[in-house]
This record gives sequence, C-alpha cells and structure tokens, in this order.
Amino acid sequence: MTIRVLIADDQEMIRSAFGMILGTQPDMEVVASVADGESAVEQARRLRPDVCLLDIRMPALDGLEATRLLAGPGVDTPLNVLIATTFDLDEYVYRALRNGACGFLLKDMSPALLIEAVRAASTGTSLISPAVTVRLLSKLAPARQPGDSTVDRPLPEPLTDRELDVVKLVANGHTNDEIGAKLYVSVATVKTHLANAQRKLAVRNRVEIAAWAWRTGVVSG
Amino acid sequence: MTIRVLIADDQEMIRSAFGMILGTQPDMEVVASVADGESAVEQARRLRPDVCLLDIRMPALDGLEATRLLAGPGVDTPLNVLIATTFDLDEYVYRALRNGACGFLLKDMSPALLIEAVRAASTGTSLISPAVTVRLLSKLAPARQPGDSTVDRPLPEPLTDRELDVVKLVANGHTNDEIGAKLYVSVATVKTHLANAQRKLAVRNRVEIAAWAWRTGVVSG
DNA sequence: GGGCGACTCCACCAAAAGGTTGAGGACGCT
DNA sequence: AGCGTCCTCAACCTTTTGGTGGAGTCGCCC
Repeated sequence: MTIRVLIADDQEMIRSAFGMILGTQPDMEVVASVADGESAVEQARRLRPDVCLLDIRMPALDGLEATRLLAGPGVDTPLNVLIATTFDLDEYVYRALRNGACGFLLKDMSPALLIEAVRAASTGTSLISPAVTVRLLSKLAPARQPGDSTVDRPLPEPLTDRELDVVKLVANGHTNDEIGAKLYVSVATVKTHLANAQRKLAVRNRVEIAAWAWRTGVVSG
Repeated sequence: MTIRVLIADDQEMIRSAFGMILGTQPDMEVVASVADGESAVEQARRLRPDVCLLDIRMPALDGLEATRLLAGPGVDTPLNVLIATTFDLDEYVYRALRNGACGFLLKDMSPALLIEAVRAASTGTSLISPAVTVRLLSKLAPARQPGDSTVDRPLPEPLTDRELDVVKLVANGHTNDEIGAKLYVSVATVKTHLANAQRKLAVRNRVEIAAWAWRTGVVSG
C-alpha cells in the first residue's frame, strides 16, 4: 500500500529534492511532478494521489487556490494537501488551513520531517512545521512569559460537574433561561451555579466565563 | 553538540523504549531516566537537560505540574519540556501548553516523529502529534466538511472598523461602560455598534459575538 | 447521627445589556 | 448639491444578568 505523492513547485531544484527525499522511502512514490498550479490541479484530479505537496508561489494558479480546488469546502471527494513554502506568513497559514490543507511546512525543514508530514497527510491527519506551530499555539494559549500572571494552574477551587455544564452552555451563547430549560432546572439554579463558577474562576461576567471555557478547551468550535 | 534528554515515565517499558529510540541518534543522549514527577523535577534542575520528556500520569507529581515547575510562567530559566502521553484529552493539551511545554506527543506516534519532536524541542520550537494538531486546528479553522456552511466566506455585510474595535473589547470581557471609556465614546455609541455587529454576524448576544471573535482569530488568547 | 458538599430553589434588588427610533455631523463620491 | 456610509449620541423601555441571603434535599464519610 504505497503512498502516491504529487509534487508541485515552480523550482526544478525543489521538485527534485523532494522527489529524492521521498524516494528513500520504500512505501512512497512520486506519481507526478509539475511546475504550476493549473497542472497540479489537473494532474491531481486525474491521478488522485494520496498526498499533494504544493508550493504557494506558482505560476498560473497559486498553491492556496489550488488547495481550495482540491480540498476546499464544497469539494465532494477532497484530496490530502500539504503546503510547503519558503514564506512563513500567518496569512498563508490561515488561508491554507481554511482551504482544506492538512499540513503546512517550511522549506527549511528536515527531510525526516517532510517524510513524517507526508505520512501523516496520507491518512488525513495534520503536521505543521515547528516554527509555524509555535505561532499557532500562541493564538490558542498565550506564549510562555516570565512573570506572567495568567497561569493555568489547576483551579484552587475546581468547578463541580453541574457548574461545568452551565459554563459550557454559557460559552455556546445561551441565556440563563435556555440553560435552565436544557438542564431541566430553574433559572435560579442556573444563576447559582453561574455565580459560583464566576467566583471560582475569578472573573466578572459571563463573557469571561465563556472566554475561560474556550481557552481551556472545555468547549470547542 | 549533543542533545541531552531526561525521560520521566512510570512505566519501565516506555522509558526503555524511548531510550532505545533516542539512542539510535548519534547526537542524542539520555542523561536521566526517572519514574515519578518529583524525581523528574529534581534531576532536571540538577542536570539541566536540553529536553525533558515527561509522561502525564506519574506518581508523586504529575507531568503537567512538573512542566509548570520546569517551564511555567515565572520560572527564570525554563527548560524545554515535551509531554508524551497515552491520553489524548484537550484538557491535557491546553494545560501542558499553558504550563510551558513545547510539544505534545501521543504514545502511538512513530519513532521518527519522536526524534523530530525532541530535535525541535531542543531548540525551543514546538511539534505536536498529528492527531492532536488536527483538533487544535479545528479550533482555529473549522474542519473541512462536505456541505459545510460555516465556511470562510467573507461576511455578507462586513463589520466596520469601529464595530470591530467594540467587538474585540467585548471578547475581552469588557462591559459597555468600559468599552465606551476606552474608545472615548458614550455608552449609547457602543450599544449602537454592538447592535449593528450583532445583526451583521447574525448572533443573539454578546457572548456569541465574543465566540465569533475568538473563532475567527480577531482576538487571541 | 452529625457534618459536609453538591444540587436545587426562592425573593428581592441593582446593574447591565438588548431593542427601537430618531437625529446630527463628517466624509467621499457622483 | 445630493446621496450614502460611518460615526456619534439620546430617550425610552424590556429583558437579562449579577449580587445577596437564605433554605431544603440528598448522598457520602467519619
């Protein structure tokens, strides 16, 4: 069960380097190697490789648009797309991921990482260059900073199960009335839980409660 | 310039497996191998390894707390900590990263990935297990789903600059009064902007406005 | 059996947010 | 000049939230 890879990059050098790296793996095979976005989309649709390794800067159609055409929302049978680029711009990362890419690599990565990324992509999972990951993380969890007071040490007073239920619903934008209805309790109860949670989390209103819930991952997207 | 690694895991098997994997690399050296959190912190402080590879479930002191002690906010010379665990829980991921860990690995990863992660960690950069990354990404950019309607299309009615200012402050948990003070406008103005933003985003209250702001990355952390 | 914590609920009040309508000034575009 | 958009503000009212204090039930543990 070999992993079939399509490589798209306008630089001949890069294409052959990637080809050589992947060629060292017995279970990987480069099925196409093209120099522009239009050919990439064309070949990808015809050959349906397990992984499409796309550069961003390409003639005719850039890698981000190509990604959207191959893996974006609305595509019925999306392919696994891995973006590899020299340019480490947030804008690129976001657009790539939103367009359905399942990986974002910088060209200064090690060969071993490329191989791991391709392997991950072939199963639809994601792997992102360390340097990029650091920045993505900083958006999820503020970066480590000496003297930072907003630490995530375990709460001195942990939330009870019921409080957590209420907090989750608050984070989803529900009013106290709705929460009461959903949990089959009165509004008074909801308010009690909320007040307690508010005290325990040391926050001032429900928006901050919701913020805590989003930050810590108690609720998700 | 070898990379000195400390391994902490309560399972003898895991410790030796990790040791063997890292041992295959000429530039890596396991300088300590301990079975509980307290020893891990102790040895790490004494030996100052380049990378600390910690399990979460450990006697005496769990890996998350150990991470905080070695790399958390307030530590003057933080060490590079890599968390490796069997349990893929969001709660763990967030706490680990907030406590200063620069990586989060699942124990079902490939040896090659472990090596890459250690190498990345030794320079302070991050690498996260593919499976975990997928979920982290889904918080940044909604996951690809055929027929998904929550796509990254631009809003039919885009927010104005001022509305965005207000939205950001809402997402940070401020009241309308505070927002007015910060932006040097009256509360009435804040309410107007907020009402407009609410209509444009098609949401029902400020918590959902905040949720939108976090989802789309208008505000971070 | 007494204590404790979690969960439930009530009343009352103050503060904040949400909804509506209207209106004036600044700016750019045609 | 006329038009539209954005930003600003106001008055008025309803709904929702936040704050405080109290109170009853249940299950668990010592």
